[in-house]
Amino acid sequence: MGNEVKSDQAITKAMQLFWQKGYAGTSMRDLQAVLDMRPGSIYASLGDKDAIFLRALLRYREDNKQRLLSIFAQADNAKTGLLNGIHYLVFPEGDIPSQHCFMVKTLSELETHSSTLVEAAQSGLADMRSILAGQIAMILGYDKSVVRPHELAGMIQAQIIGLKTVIAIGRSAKEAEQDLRFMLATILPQLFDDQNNTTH
Amino acid sequence: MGNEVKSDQAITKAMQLFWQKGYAGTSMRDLQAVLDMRPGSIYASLGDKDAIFLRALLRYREDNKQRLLSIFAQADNAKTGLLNGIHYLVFPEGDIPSQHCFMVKTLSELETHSSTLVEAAQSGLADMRSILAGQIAMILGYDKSVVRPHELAGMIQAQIIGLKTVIAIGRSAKEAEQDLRFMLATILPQLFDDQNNTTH
DNA sequence: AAACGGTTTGAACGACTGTTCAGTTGTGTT
DNA sequence: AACACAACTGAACAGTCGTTCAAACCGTTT
Repeated sequence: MGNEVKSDQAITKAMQLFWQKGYAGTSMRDLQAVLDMRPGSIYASLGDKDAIFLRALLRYREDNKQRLLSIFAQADNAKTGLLNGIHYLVFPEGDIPSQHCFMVKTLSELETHSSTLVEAAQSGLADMRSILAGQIAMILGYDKSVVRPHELAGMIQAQIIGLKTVIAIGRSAKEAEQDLRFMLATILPQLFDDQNNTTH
Repeated sequence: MGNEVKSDQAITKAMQLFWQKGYAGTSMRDLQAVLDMRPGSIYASLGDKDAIFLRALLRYREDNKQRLLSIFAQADNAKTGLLNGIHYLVFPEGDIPSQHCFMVKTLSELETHSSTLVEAAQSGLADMRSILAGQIAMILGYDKSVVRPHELAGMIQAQIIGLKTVIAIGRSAKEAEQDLRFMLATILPQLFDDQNNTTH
């Protein structure tokens, strides 16, 4: 097993820990326990706390991006792809360390530190928005619309982030799903012009 | 000057500090510096870190609630009141320690601790939603609608929370305001049936 | 002026923070 | 078997964490 593989797995575990407990809430000793590594090894192979957090954030960012793009690619058409992608963003599959997006959480916690970490979270979220906008542009290519894809992507992104918080307040997944459909139908009615264009 | 007044001012300062730096990011020594008080006095008059944070959160919650209700009350009609209230929630006046709502920030940071603090944030946000729903019910009392006020309030709340994050990513206030108007017009078109029903 | 009850002080506590590094262990080559 | 070199270990560092408490200070009453 190569060292870069071990390092990859370590960053994955670090990501889950930071994602759950936040930057200030996670100590290097928490990290040592989860990684089953001693401080010397961690600093030698992964760097200091900031470097590890940054790597974890970039990993999360890249994972999310690839997952979203592959959902788009696997769908029969652009509309189905967008619907499935949005559904994935609001209701990620599997066990999740936190209800909130790691980038949003980082932005919220470290906002005032204005460090490299905040910029990584900001650009990651901006990237996600562009990806959504690209998919929307594919859909609107067929129809006409006064609102531009990037604007729509921003609104949908805001809705995704807000919905996740509302779920954290106590709203059930089923209710949130109804909210989501209603929102999308009013923002982007073209999505529901055809029937059976989503697997959800 | 009574002690309860001094204590009130201390909680206000504590609120601003916790709101800016979060729970784990704020140390008792930060608090000592901001309050210009020594640890013994703080513990005697305000309690320990958790108690102070809880008091700060409840203060924020109550302040926001009263401000929103007074905006509703001052408006000429229910629609203007709701528009002005939502505008206040997205773009609070004055200098603000954080771009995000303190309750949302607390929920995001302490989510997994599942403590009293999280419950206070959750119930505070649920309370805000009910207040929005009440105002929406006043508006929809005149019109007919298939979607119930509490559902609409949840969507608007999600949109408010999401918009604040999108602003933190870098979207300008002017653009966010356009997003907001578009969102409200599609979710709740009744709001814009009349002209000149908002001061913004 | 003396004694009172209530605040305020700031040094100090043990535990924990991020980080370092001399020493040990492990692997591969000769 | 002897060596070289990278990887790992864990004790230790200086600093900070939340919290406590005996001592000093205060305004009021005798």
